[in-house]
Amino acid sequence: MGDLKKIHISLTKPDREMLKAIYRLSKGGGFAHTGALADAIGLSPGTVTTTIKRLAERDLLEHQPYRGVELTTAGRRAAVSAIRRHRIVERFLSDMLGYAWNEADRLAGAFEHELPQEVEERMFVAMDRPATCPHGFPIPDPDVSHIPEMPTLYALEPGAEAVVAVPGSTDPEVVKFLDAMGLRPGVRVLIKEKHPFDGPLVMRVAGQDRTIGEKVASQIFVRVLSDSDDGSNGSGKLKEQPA
Amino acid sequence: MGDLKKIHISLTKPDREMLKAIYRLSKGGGFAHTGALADAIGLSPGTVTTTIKRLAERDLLEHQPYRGVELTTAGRRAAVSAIRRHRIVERFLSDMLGYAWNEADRLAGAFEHELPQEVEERMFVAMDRPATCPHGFPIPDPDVSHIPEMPTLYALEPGAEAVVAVPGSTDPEVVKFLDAMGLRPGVRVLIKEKHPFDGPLVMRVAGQDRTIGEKVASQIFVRVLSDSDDGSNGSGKLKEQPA
DNA sequence: GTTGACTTTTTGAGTACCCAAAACAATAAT
DNA sequence: ATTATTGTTTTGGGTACTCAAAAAGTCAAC
Repeated sequence: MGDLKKIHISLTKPDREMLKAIYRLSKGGGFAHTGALADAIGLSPGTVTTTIKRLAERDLLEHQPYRGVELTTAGRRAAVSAIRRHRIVERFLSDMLGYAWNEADRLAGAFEHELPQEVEERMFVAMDRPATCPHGFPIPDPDVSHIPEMPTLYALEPGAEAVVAVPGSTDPEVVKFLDAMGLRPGVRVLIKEKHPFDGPLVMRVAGQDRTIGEKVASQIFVRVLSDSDDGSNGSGKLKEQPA
Repeated sequence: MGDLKKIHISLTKPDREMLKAIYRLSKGGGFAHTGALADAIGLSPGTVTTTIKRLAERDLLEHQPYRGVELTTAGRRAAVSAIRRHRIVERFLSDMLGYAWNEADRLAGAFEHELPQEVEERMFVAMDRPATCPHGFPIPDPDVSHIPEMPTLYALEPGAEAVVAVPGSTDPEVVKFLDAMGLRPGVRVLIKEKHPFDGPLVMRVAGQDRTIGEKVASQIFVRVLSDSDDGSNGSGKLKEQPA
């Protein structure tokens, strides 16, 4: 409703990181707690508290002392815009400079904050408006306050088809394992069986049957394919979908 | 060519800007003065003094109170490396994102400071190691402490051939005029006559004879061409020159 | 319901950064 | 040579950012 005027808020690096972390930790709804934020960003709890208070004064979040924080709509919009920028920069590093998808995450964090929003937008169009970051997560539209949730691989039922996305924070050992299985960002999978009681999952990846356990399958996010979808979003580009 | 271990000094944004400004203001040799630095960077004189003292403690420059500052070799190397980064980022904005050469300067300054040196290097190779920035000034090698001087257009004698370079700080009106004359960065000129007593300069630009006054000609820098040179450095790319 | 464990906030301390204005040094003018 | 001008440095004041450690609050266990 009241986006009276879209005054583009200027945020500092710690502010942005904070908003992103809060968004991540509270996307299920509910509060993000100081301690969790502290080790998500790598700051001391005291620093988190003061940063939070600064942001609360700008109405980007609500702080219930000793209880936690919750983003306001403006805060959520700012967080999503920070995430958008991060993912665009990741794509740039991967598409235009040839970095591997797991390196892009690290490097993007280093300079995304100072990047003029204007340049971010040009990067985006220069890459033909990619739909996802190199990890396979969607690049949200500007000025939205929500990014669609993605289920994990293990949440799928047999018969479902999906495109995989692997978080940047994934343990390198796990990444190596996934790579050997062909489970890279953007790859298309078809679920064949799921054994009961948290049992393993059988699926078809790149023409081969693969079995993975619940532990790993729950760490992989997916975009479920509708019938008309061809899965090209993950690694390629996509401008608009036919109605 | 050993990119072995360069103890890369970590400099903050104001520090880098300061070093760049000092280099610029003292490249003829001699001192840079506080006041000149203050309005070159847009800081108050007091701030300049404190910044200078911080840099002096790191042995990047020598400060003679009330007299001025002079870069040490380490300081000059740091300054050149900052300039190198600036010019690479400018080229990136111009070549890969399509910004005009006079816009690139402004935007580069905004985010060059946080750019990991690693990414800077990749940009450089991704653009096939360009020889100059979009303004026509050379991109120096890493770890050198000096950038070759360029004469101004007005310093040339009849018969000389050169490639033009236009500073980013040039007055927009002048830029418009130069553009109408075809005097863009990278363009090749041949000097035909120079009238005495600071009189006008006649030259051949893109197949046409042009005459400009001393005032303007003294603001344009040039790279003088040797006989074998073809002048393609300015707007195009160049890896290495045949011996 | 008091105790103890845990978390969060506050406090104290330090750096980097900035400015305006007072104090100071060097130079130019009389 | 004293004064005035100019330029530089210092001082005092402010914000943002960080931490470690002290104080305060919450909650669960006894």
